[in-house]
Amino acid sequence: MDFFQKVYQVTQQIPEGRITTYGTIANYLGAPRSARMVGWALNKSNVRDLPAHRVVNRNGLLTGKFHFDGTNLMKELLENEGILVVDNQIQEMENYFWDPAKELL
DNA sequence: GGCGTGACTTGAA
DNA sequence: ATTCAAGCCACGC
Repeated sequence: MDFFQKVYQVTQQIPEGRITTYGTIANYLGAPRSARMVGWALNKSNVRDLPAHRVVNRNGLLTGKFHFDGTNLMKELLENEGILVVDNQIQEMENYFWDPAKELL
């Protein structure tokens, strides 16, 4: 299984109304210091069905918002799932956090 | 094949 | 607590 493929699967398996971080995914894939690769992989996969809007950085900030649409599309998608987003940042992300190592098994 | 860049993270000043 | 700098790996030029 390639690193990218894993990222794709994990991202696709993120439950609705939940979010995760690049570092968490990277760590789950065995590359705790390669969080950038995760984001980069998503960049090449944004043309797929990957709900990349559910993946944010460690601070819960929607860093990839500009790569999504350049507008508030990402924010709306998250809000549409019941996640409160303010200023491109997820509020109480701890409450929405989704850990693949715990939830996905 | 080398250099620079990137949807990040973490450690140190 | 906040800000700066370095590390990470793959892709593009």
